Amino acid sequence: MSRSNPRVLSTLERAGGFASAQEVYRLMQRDGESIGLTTVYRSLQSLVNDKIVDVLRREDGEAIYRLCGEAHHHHLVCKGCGDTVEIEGGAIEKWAKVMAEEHGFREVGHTAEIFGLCIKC
Amino acid sequence: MSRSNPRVLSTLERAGGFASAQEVYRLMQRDGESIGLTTVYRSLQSLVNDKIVDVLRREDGEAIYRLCGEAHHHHLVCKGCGDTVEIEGGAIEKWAKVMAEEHGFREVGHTAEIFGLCIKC
DNA sequence: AACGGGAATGAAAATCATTTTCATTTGTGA
DNA sequence: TCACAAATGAAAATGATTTTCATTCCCGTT
Repeated sequence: MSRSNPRVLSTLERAGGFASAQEVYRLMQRDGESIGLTTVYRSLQSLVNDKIVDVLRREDGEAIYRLCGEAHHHHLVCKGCGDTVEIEGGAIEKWAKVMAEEHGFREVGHTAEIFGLCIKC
Repeated sequence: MSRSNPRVLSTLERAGGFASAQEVYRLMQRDGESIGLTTVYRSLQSLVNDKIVDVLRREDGEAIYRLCGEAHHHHLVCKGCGDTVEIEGGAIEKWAKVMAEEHGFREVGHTAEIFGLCIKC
């Protein structure tokens, strides 16, 4: 098994600690870095194995990779223009924790998004 | 837009109210029902539009369809066995409302899922 | 009963993310 | 320098899902 290419990790960091494999690849291309898509996938998997990043899923099923320990936040997305606001989710963290404990779940993560129409739309 | 084929819904029910499109298709084949994969996908999508089933994602990204009650609720899903518990989310409702108001959003909805490993896994 | 049009169907092709294969390149220790 | 393991990436394979498009089915109207 291969080790992670360090440029992949630093690109993921630059992306705000949150991106899909395809996006990391495109970002690196845009910056003129020479790397293959395969290597991006392999590096991200390796980072997941090493618990340096973790994986979530977009609604369309695409895997998104996120730096662990990164302050995790949630999104408020406008259905009209797509504008996104990062919001704080302390209430959610607590809720997830309580619910998980209540049902004996371990190693829990969660997703939470709010969507609606922003002022402009 | 097409309406759902009723046999798809009853198959999903028989499957324990929880299955992927491919699984529903295989189940119907096994029972000697003549149906195309395309129709299974279309029917499931239509059921989702009608809020009769909702969609989650397996860890590998495959979409799983699941019958849901009318009451708005959230899910606690086991990453290991797929077991799902419906949980109450009063805290989330309030959080979503507050956050939306704070940023001037209208007509807000939200999604929230918790995932982890259940006691058995 | 025959007709016509819209909805439903499904086979096959297209898409897209992800994985696998495999030949080549690179790095490192002997 | 030599040899060998690890890393790389292009191309092919995979698998779920969507799209295309021609055909079939349904239903109300002549």
